Amino acid sequence: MKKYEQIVQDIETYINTNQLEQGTRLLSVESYAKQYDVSKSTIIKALDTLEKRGSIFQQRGSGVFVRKQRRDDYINLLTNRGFTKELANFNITTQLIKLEVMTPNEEVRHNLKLEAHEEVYYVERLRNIDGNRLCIEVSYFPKKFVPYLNQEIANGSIFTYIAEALKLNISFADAYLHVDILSNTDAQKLELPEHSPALFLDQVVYLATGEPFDYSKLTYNYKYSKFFVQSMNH
Amino acid sequence: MKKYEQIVQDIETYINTNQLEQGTRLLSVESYAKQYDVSKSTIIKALDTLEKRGSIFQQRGSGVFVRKQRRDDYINLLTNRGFTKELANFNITTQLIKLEVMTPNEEVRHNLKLEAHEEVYYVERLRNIDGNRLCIEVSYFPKKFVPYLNQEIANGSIFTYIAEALKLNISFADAYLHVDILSNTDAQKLELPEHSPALFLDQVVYLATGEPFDYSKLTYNYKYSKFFVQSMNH
DNA sequence: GAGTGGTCTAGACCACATA
DNA sequence: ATGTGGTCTAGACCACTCG
Repeated sequence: MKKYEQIVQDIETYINTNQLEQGTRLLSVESYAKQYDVSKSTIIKALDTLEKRGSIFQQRGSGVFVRKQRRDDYINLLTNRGFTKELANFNITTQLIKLEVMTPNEEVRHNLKLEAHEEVYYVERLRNIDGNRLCIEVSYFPKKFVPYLNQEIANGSIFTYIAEALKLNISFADAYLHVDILSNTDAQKLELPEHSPALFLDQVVYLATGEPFDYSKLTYNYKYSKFFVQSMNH
Repeated sequence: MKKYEQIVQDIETYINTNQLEQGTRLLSVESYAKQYDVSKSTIIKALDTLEKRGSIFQQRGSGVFVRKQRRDDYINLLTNRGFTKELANFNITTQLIKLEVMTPNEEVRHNLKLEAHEEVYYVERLRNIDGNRLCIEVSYFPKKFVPYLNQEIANGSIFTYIAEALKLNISFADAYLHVDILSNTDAQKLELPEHSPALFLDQVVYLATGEPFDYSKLTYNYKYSKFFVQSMNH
């Protein structure tokens, strides 16, 4: 493990175990450098990482301070990559509805940058949160990246499988959101009245090479579709 | 202007004016260092900044590549700080509905960390996009940070006023989203049928000191509430 | 193996906040 | 005036990709 990663982890643990309030001042850059016997730049790298994650904020001339997200039943849009990790503190269950190899339509091809003949795995799943319908998830994985997928894998975390078994390097994602009325079939699947609203999230996930390897369309039950995003001004 | 900021700007301009495709390879770190006659670290700092903004991605051992957002009628949730800058390419107009000094309720006090007696400016505005109702915006600014506000300012960009005239240092923001059905009065304001869905965005914006200075509640017309978020895995 | 990005150093100097 | 974070350097060495 890299030095700065260890420091990031230590500080994060320190904040959590001591349940520090937003605005609590941490040690100075120099103090941390001495404490860990590393150069100032390494501390700065660690602090920048924590700032990117929304764990702290830094104020020039003044110090390093704790930043806290306060509504914790909200899904973090920035770290949301599947549910297995993100909503670990909730009871999320998965129901596999369909798993097959198919030739995708134009929309999917465009988002995954596929040629007309290329095949994909189609996965349709239902996510439940504490026994209630959370969302419908429809995913497409090009066969050229994910040559094999079975029911057992699809019942668990496909992302973990892709990262660990296939050793693919997941790098970045684009997420698009909009709101609309549910179709009747989707309302039924989510156990909601007809014409209920829903949040639609389209997501394209890319490998380190820049190639898209997952296009997913999620339809959220509006009752549980609570998201948050933390941003910095610089 | 700092060296790395200049480089960020140059590269961003280069990508835009040449309309480079996603995946286009840029120069190597070393080449840029030579070209600008700066150290490698300065280039890395510039590239990290671009990566944070979602303009590029870097692959160790391979190079630096262009990253592009492809659906451009979507509002970037990460840079969204008011509309004046964000949706510059659309025709956004503002209608001031109400502007007054008041003592806020518990919800607002909590989000702005105010004592019971502290007063705020209450601003209610309607945003239109190309002549159509985009959203209702209700904002609260503590008087201790924003001692004066008038109709003229509220008709323009309050954020620009706060940053430039009051010289307050806007630093970071937390945004919370959820979906629900519009109230009848809100549906009327947005010129939508009763029981239309809507996206609700609550936003707390903080100064560099970590003090919250704005709590805003936005109610989006679902027809125009399209958002996107770009994220990195590290 | 050559070339690429990433980590890390030790230190100079700058910009800013606070008292 | 002091202490804080931020910029920048020159260079060593590491980790990864790809031909």
